[in-house]
Amino acid sequence: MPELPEVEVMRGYFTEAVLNLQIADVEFLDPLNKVFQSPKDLIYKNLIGHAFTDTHRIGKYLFARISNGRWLHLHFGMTGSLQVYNDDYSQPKYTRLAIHFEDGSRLAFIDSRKFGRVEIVDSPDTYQENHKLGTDLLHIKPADFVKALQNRKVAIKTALLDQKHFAGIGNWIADEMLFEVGIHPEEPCEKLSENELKALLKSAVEIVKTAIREDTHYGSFPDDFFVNYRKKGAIHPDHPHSKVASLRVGGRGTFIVPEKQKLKQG
DNA sequence: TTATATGTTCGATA
DNA sequence: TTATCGAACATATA
Repeated sequence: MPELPEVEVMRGYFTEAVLNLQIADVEFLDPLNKVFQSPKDLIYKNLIGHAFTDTHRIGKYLFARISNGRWLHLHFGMTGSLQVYNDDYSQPKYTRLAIHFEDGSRLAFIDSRKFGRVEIVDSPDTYQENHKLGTDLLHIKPADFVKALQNRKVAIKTALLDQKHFAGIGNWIADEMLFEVGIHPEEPCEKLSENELKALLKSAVEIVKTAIREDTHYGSFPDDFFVNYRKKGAIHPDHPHSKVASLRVGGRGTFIVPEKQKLKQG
């Protein structure tokens, strides 16, 4: 479940569970090496005998500093997650990378669908630069957010999912913020006012902070969060007469409350 | 069997 | 050249 809040929660988990433990072994469990963006021996060489000394996150991208000065970069794709376990028998299904520590604990990078990525990089900064990754959503200034979106013709939702200018928004958060502000996902960016764009950022930050506070446990999200009703035909309590409708925007499944989210005229 | 899934990238097209 | 669009990636589940 990896959008910004999920990755931030995993960063905290990583930090608490394995920081400063010496790495005793590394297992690679993806025979076709789809998730390993660096050669396996390079990953192995950089991890073995070292420890993680720090963590960092930019949008949905997680970085762990290795005691040799380099960084392990983890991206979770659609289905990635982390889990600590203790022995071969309890290794989670779909573990792709397993890092064993001196105290016997192990960290699994789990990813059934294999859209996730693992690699050794020089630093979060250089990665961000080389991959044209935008500013983390929690740190972008409203003026820069507006600048990144105004005067473009693309659908607002498509632009929100683009990680190039600001990073961290994924499919459910995009739907959530567009619902809150009352904007149709297919509205061209150029038709939105500066105030509407600023409202979107404010909404996004609130959503993300709430999700992090609740450890991204959906069951404990506020009852009026749209994600609780994000399926065709559902009824949001604030809109009892407007069933949730589904559409496709930029190739992604999209849900709206038609009564609240209407395209502007002209 | 078909459709969908919380993401990113790359090639084609305008 | 820049902006946008759609397919592709690999696998599970309903």
